[in-house]
Amino acid sequence: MERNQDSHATQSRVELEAYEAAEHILRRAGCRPSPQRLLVLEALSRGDHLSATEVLDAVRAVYPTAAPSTVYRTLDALTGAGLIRANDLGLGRTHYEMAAQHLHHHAVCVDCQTIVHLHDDALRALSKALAGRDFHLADDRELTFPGRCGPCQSKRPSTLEESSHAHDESPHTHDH
Amino acid sequence: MERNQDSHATQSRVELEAYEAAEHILRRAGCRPSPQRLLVLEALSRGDHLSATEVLDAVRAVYPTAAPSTVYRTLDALTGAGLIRANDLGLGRTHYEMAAQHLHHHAVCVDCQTIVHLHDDALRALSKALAGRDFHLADDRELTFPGRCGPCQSKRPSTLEESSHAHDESPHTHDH
DNA sequence: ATAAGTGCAAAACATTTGCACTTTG
DNA sequence: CAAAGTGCAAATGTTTTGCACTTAT
Repeated sequence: MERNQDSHATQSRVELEAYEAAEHILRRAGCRPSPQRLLVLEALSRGDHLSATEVLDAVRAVYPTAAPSTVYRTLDALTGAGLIRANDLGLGRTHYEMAAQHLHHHAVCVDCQTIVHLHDDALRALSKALAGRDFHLADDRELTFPGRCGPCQSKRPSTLEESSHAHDESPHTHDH
Repeated sequence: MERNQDSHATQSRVELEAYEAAEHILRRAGCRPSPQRLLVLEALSRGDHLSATEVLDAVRAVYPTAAPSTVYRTLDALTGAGLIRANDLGLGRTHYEMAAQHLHHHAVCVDCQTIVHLHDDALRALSKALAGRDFHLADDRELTFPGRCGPCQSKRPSTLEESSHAHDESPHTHDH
């Protein structure tokens, strides 16, 4: 499996560099830079918080015989190596992203699954309160807060039960 | 959350009352009070944040032919009716508890799954910050914060990777 | 009777595992 | 070659669903 779908010199060079960087990164992490692993890394550096299935699809777009188990094992290895970060967004599957991406938290709308990113200091107080109780909030994990985005909050029928859940597979993302 | 563990007239009366209360509660919620549902309710009023499987086991202790689907459907119905609360503790399955139990949050140790309860106001600031971004933190959901409990934090080998995860099925609970 | 609720078996998921085969150092 | 990584298929665990049967109202 090669990189660099030719196109233009500049892009190739950039991609080549990225490729070599990824290779070094993998080696440093004690992993062999297999085509599959490179592709996993590439998929993750493109998208934000992808599920294992989404990563697999991305990998298969280039390397159709890739197996789920390989992707899961790779995802585990890379997480263990601290190269990527695993997030529980409360959506029933794990989402991954490059660890290089600055750590942020997520507010997830329980109605439409919209994700609001928070690079926030509002957790400072919470973190301190927890420390006072001898519990140490993970500083290497992203947190997820369930709630409702503006639109869904408005749509809410005062005191009615939750009726129509959206079952979005790839939730939208609002950055703030 | 005690129930009055001695087995005399008092208990029967209490249980009878509880039973009738549960029946009324179910009816009011638009559910027929079947034996299974009563048992689900009973299991939940005993234990705290039980998984569906744990509820099923409790129900089966009395009513051995109860089916998983019935428990799941009941759990859904009761959640919809606002009678119980569904929590995602980040442990791969949903945990349920009586909605009457005062809402609290959870700090879950990512190493040993110990759960620390938080009936805390430390979220106030966070909630406000989110509202400022047109996201409304759910006031009817319990939050889960990953981190490390005191002991596990101490045990932590400075900068080593995560090695031995505990795979506890029924995590211990520390109340604070 | 009619709608709600149930049991059972099968399906749907995300994820993990066993094992033989292939690649890489 | 030995170790690491892979594919495939089967297994796991949780939860959902289809469907025929039962039970309350």
